[in-house]
Amino acid sequence: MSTNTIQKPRDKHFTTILLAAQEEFATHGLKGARMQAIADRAGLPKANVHYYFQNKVSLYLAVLDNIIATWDDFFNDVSVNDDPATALDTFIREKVRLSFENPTASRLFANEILQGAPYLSDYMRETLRPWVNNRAKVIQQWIDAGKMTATEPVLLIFMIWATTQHYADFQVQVLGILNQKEYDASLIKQISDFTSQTILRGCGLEPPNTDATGN
Amino acid sequence: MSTNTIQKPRDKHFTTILLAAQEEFATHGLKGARMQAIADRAGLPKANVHYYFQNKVSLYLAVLDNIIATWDDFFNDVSVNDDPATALDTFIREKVRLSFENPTASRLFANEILQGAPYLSDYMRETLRPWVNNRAKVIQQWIDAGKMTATEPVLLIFMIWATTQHYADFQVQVLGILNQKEYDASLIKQISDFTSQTILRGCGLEPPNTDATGN
DNA sequence: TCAAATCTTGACCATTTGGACAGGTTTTGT
DNA sequence: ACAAAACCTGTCCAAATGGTCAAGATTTGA
Repeated sequence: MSTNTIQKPRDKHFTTILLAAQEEFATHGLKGARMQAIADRAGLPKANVHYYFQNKVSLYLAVLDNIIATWDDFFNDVSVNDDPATALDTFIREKVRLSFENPTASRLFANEILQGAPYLSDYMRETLRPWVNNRAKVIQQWIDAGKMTATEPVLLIFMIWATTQHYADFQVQVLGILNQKEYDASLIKQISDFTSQTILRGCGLEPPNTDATGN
Repeated sequence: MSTNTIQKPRDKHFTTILLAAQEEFATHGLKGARMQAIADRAGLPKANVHYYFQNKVSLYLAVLDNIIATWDDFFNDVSVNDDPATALDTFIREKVRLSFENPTASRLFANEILQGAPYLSDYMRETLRPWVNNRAKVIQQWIDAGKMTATEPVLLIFMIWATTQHYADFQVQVLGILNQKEYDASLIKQISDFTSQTILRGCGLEPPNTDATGN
């Protein structure tokens, strides 16, 4: 749908603008974002932004595409033969890590969904829904094999998404309540452990050993 | 901070505008919202909106205040003496219910937080943070009394918030993946049960009987 | 070396947007 | 009944905003 928007990144400015736009769109959404604000974030004149991206929507689509292209989910490769506890534990920790590593991407998506996902309906129908159904099947097989408590697999995936993304999307609230300036390593560790352990236990699984090395 | 914005609701239009604004702000955020769009949703001329609310920000604040005033959390009244399983179960189900009953409010808050909570920092510091810390203490007492598994109470609250709000904030995504037009009663029941059971189990609690009446 | 291709940007424009306002209508209190 | 208060809205305006453009600077390739 927007293959024309991502072309050879002629130079560094292309990427600079893409990142600046990602931040602006993440905090203000498509309508709320201002081209001038994007230009300012990028440290470039507005006209220069328009040299690389025809208009606001195409820039927005380019940012979306760029983020989606980055995603390569670990959980893709999991199959029935894998141990559910290990697989889910890794999946959750990976998602938590992503939330802290690239919160902007998470927030941008949150904004898009809040607005009714007008530019992601294709992606959701053609990519995300099949992915979820496919992964849900694997979880169901684990359940059928008696390896974990019977639950609705799709809702389990939602729960993992919700809980992990929360730390990116609601960063301000979380830090505000915890009375912290930023996420530090020990907090991230604590969140990872808590989330994995609680959800696994909730599925009737024994959480893998928390690796206590380092700290 | 905005006591001047909520005055005696002189007539029905006041409320109409407030609700229309809530929807518009919920989907587009403060910057993205258009006064004309709010007027259209309310079925009133724009000038009439400006008769009741001086400007966009004061309308936004009025909507925020209005939502906050509505909230009366069941979990407020819980104390150590209560049974944690019952209390948490009720808390979770109440939150799920709220998500389906008034998703717009949830989305509006999500938007505000995504934008860095510029108009909620006071509320968060003076109301929300104390509330969380206070409730966390109760949970901690349950843990100390050996009634539930040791976890970080604040993170547990985050998890409950995240999971329940997810169904309001990401409604489009959830319905898209489930391939449904809207939330129906049986789905809501399933979500409530799953969420409560999984989290309670995750806390080492026995979920209360799922009431199987009706269906 | 030098011309073509690519990039940069100040100045500009059309439209949208938040908001003001004056004159009219309806409601309220007595 | 009637004046004061409250309400309604068409019209207008200044500022903000997305986007254009042409002229100049820089890079590229042969």
